[in-house]
Amino acid sequence: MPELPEVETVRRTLRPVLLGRRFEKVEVRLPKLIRGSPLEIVKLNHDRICGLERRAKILIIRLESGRSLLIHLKMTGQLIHVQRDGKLLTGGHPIPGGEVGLPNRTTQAIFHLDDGSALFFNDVRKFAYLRLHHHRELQALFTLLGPEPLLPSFTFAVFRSAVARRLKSQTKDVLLDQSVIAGLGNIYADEVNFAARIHPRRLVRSLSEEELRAIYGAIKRILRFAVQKRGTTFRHFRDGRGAQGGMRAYLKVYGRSGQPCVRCKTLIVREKLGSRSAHYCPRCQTLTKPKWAGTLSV
DNA sequence: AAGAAGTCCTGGGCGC
DNA sequence: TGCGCCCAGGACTTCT
Repeated sequence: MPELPEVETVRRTLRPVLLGRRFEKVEVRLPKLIRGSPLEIVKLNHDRICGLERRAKILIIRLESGRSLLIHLKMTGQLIHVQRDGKLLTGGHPIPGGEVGLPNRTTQAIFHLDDGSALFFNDVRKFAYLRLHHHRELQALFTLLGPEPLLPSFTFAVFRSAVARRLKSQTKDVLLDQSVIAGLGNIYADEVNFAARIHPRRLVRSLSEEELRAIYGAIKRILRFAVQKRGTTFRHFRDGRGAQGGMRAYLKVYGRSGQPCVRCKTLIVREKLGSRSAHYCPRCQTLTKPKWAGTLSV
């Protein structure tokens, strides 16, 4: 489940090894992973990589020709760089969980680069995709996405007007809606609600100004911290060097059902909410609006 | 028109 | 040990 921190971690680990490299040959083992016109991907050959960017959970490999390769890892996608000698870029030190044995049966595409190294695209569940676009198309494409929560432009006013479109929805649904805020997934949405002490089923219109500010602050704080910890690995997530993330040990609710809340020792609950599971503390995440609070005025 | 539900996909965990 | 069932979830599509 690569969310914003995981995709950002992949970007940061791949950037130094991919910048300036040319694609020599692209092997596609699972044709359906190429969205749009599959034959287009051949055009990658001999194109030089001039940038690695990210928008929401989408990784963008910018090419000198004016095209961009968009990659969405969805749930189990991995993008791992392997050196010419077949070794991971470990800097001489073993990486925990870095033994990936590439290529393996989950390898759906291999990008051979001009220095003899290769970029392996793995995906167990086959939901991830690649798509080739022209740079100029991206802006229009990304207008469907909400604000980037780690940019300075993501102010409280921006957040407030974004959620105001969804007053009748449950808080967690809104946090997961990529057109409201771009980059949160199930793990960090649960963590944000816990930090802000908001029950995942609380309706947006019942949130007080203070509660909304608490959610806003938690989004920025938690995502920044998760990027610093190089993302969360439950099973599949690996960074661009094949290493696991270090954020799991810091999660307070996700994956902790049946364990005591770090604040009040009440057991963390896992509950079906729509088609997702929500993890929360039934005691310190309030389902009803505190008496002292007003409603969100917009 | 917003919101809910169905869809894709496979490994792993569970009960029996 | 083995079989079958169910679950995990991002984002798109389809339905109400």
